[in-house]
Amino acid sequence: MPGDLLTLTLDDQHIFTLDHLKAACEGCSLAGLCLPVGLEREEIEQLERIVKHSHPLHKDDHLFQAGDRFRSLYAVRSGSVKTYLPSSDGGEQILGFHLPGEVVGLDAIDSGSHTCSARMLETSSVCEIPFSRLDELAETIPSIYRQVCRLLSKELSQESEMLILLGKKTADERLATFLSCLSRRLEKRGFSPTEFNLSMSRHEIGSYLGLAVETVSRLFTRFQEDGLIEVERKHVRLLDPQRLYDLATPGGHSSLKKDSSLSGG
Amino acid sequence: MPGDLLTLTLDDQHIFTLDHLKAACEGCSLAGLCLPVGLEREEIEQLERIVKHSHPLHKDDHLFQAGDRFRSLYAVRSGSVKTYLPSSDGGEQILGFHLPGEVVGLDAIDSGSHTCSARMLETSSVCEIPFSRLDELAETIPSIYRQVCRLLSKELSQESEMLILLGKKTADERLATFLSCLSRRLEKRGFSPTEFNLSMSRHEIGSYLGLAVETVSRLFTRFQEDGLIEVERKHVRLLDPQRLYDLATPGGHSSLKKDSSLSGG
DNA sequence: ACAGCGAATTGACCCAGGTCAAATAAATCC
DNA sequence: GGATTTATTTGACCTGGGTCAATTCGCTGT
Repeated sequence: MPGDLLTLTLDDQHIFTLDHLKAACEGCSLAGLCLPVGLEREEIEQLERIVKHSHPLHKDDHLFQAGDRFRSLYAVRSGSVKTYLPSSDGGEQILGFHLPGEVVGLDAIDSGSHTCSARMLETSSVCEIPFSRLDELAETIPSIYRQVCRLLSKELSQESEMLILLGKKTADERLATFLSCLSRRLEKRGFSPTEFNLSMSRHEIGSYLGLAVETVSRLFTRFQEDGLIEVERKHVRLLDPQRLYDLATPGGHSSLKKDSSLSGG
Repeated sequence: MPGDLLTLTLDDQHIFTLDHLKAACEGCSLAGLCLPVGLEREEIEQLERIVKHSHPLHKDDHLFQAGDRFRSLYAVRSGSVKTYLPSSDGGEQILGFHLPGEVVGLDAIDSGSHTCSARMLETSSVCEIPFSRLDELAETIPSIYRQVCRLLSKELSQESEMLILLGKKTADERLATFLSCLSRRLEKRGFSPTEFNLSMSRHEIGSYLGLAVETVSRLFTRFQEDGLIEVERKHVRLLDPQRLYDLATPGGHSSLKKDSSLSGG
């Protein structure tokens, strides 16, 4: 099996195989993270009737581009996707990296056309959810829109964390935050939280974190020297997740009790 | 009339008076920016039946605090509101400034509790929209949730702009962006786009833009020296909105030529 | 009016991280 | 395989803007 197609390393097993690609929402291991959250069994069946399961897309394939008319939401099923804003000089500002179970395209609901571009970071499979169909479905299942709101709301709170990162954090804190968050997100999806492959380039990490490529590279080296991580090319192993987390949250978030299932890993 | 209560300068007239504070959504001049967008006349009437019009709140009054249980959305009717994330050291990261017609609290829909705090920047009036009532209303008016999605989606795209600002832009570009955007937003609400009062402190502007207070202060001074703006304390007049806009969008959108020398005056 | 205090401005200094440049290391193409 | 291109690393240097400190401005309350 071409294990390198899946850049994300699995815990001793491969969850996603071609057999599973056709699986319906109901049996999807990601349902708990995706649109079906909170829907009844029968409602999920209705939902999956409108979802298109496209064949795998390849690295650099576009899901949509900024300015495209808004037709569908897309749920990442396997692999990973980046969203970015292209700039006139050919550069791009990375907005986010999206893992299995996450829905992209939500930003286009308001204006009716995509405000950012989305493309594959690696060979991935994606479920397409035609929005007009979803809108129709919402007539009979009001929970649909409620769930879309949830997804949007969650994304909004996450963006706030990014504003803190970009507004206040130092370079070290930014990379530590990035690795720590990625670890947590991978764990939620059944991947190893301490060992994984980065599907994005150093340049893309830099753009996402508001840092120069060189800084990102230097930090990886320094983190390794400090015994925080072990890194070789795309492969990363977190040697001291707790210290990484502490480094990511200077001062810590006061009295805010967040569900920190992070340390229990 | 205590004109100084309304920090935002009006075009030769005062739109918001006490009489209007009780006015219903339908007659509200902000309906076009607020939740009622896209609703039928009768639907708006139903909506306004659940909206609570509280008496004016004062500077520094809290609308909600991070961690509070999510009960309501709030629509700014007059004045202005800041949202921010408090940090353990007593400091705060400003997330946004909210003008009349804008809805705050949307970030709490997912988790059920507020992820940020919101307080008045000046004496303001705010419409409270109990979310459970809104949820009930959505059973009969599906468009409600559709509109909430729109608001969320719009906010999400706007956040993307902030990511660019914080990730890529220089200090000058940030302040120029801030002033330019504020101008556009005020204009949409019927205020003068070239002359207004800032209801937030330099410190808050700095936090929002990821800059130190001192830098913000120096930039105001320099912008004034360069003939871009006229500023005295909280009062600002944009002398060259176009140049300010150009400065805000470096590289601009493709075919925009820009060689307006800032220093050549 | 005046004292007291926080907000804003201004100056002096410094450093985190950007930029430039060069050396490797991988990936891609004949 | 070997050549070309592209990504990453590493070093040397420099600057934008942060930090610290001192003033001044403009509120507030008495």
